[in-house]
Amino acid sequence: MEKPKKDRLARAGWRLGDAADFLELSPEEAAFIELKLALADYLREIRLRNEWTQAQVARRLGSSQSRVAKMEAADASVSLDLLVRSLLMLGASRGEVGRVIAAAA
Amino acid sequence: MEKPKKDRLARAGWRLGDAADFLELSPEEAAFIELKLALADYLREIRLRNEWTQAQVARRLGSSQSRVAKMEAADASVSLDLLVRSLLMLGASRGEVGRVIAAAA
DNA sequence: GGATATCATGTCAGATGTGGCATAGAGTTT
DNA sequence: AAACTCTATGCCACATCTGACATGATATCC
Repeated sequence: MEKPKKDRLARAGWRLGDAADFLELSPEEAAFIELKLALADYLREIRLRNEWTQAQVARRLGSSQSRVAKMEAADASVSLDLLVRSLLMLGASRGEVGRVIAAAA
Repeated sequence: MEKPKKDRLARAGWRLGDAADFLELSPEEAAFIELKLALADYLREIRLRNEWTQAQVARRLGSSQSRVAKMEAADASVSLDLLVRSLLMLGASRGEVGRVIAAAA
């Protein structure tokens, strides 16, 4: 895994496996996390495209600004459920979500 | 929503919203649940294709037979996280998962 | 029709996720 | 440089998820 992505994950609170060494990630764990990163990026993209603040998005989702920040950061405390439900609530289609997930890294 | 799908959801423990009337599902909620149903079906498909029992799959995933059954039934107690992680662990690629999610209902 | 194998469903203690609050950082405006 | 706006991070009470166990349901074989 490249350095910038590693740093981003470390910042987001991922202490993978628990060996704390990203290189020991199984391919499945890596794919899962990258998939979440892609969705997090897409969430931010939608927000910026619509010129919304995190607080505005939070109100739409019935959540808080801090959680939206964590979603965009792909924080370890954010589930795939929350990410996907949020994207759908912000207007993304099921097809769009699928394509983001399928997209090659 | 068609009757058979309704029944399947009712069986799986979904008491949507809480009005207990599926017709009151928001489009986003509906899309989210159908997305989970599609992944659940795909999980079963992979299992049968490989001629595995639920118990064997459970061992591969480090889980239990009952949870695998609930996954395939898209039980309300099963998260999207668990479904996607399980699919990846059973050999599905990120692209495959994305395509299943994107697939039209 | 008992034994065996597989899948389904209920329950629950412990693990993980969530909204919300407080506050810090970073950029703008006046 | 104070006030303001937006985003990031730490924390926690409460909610939801999860593996495991027990048991029920159904099918097949002998």
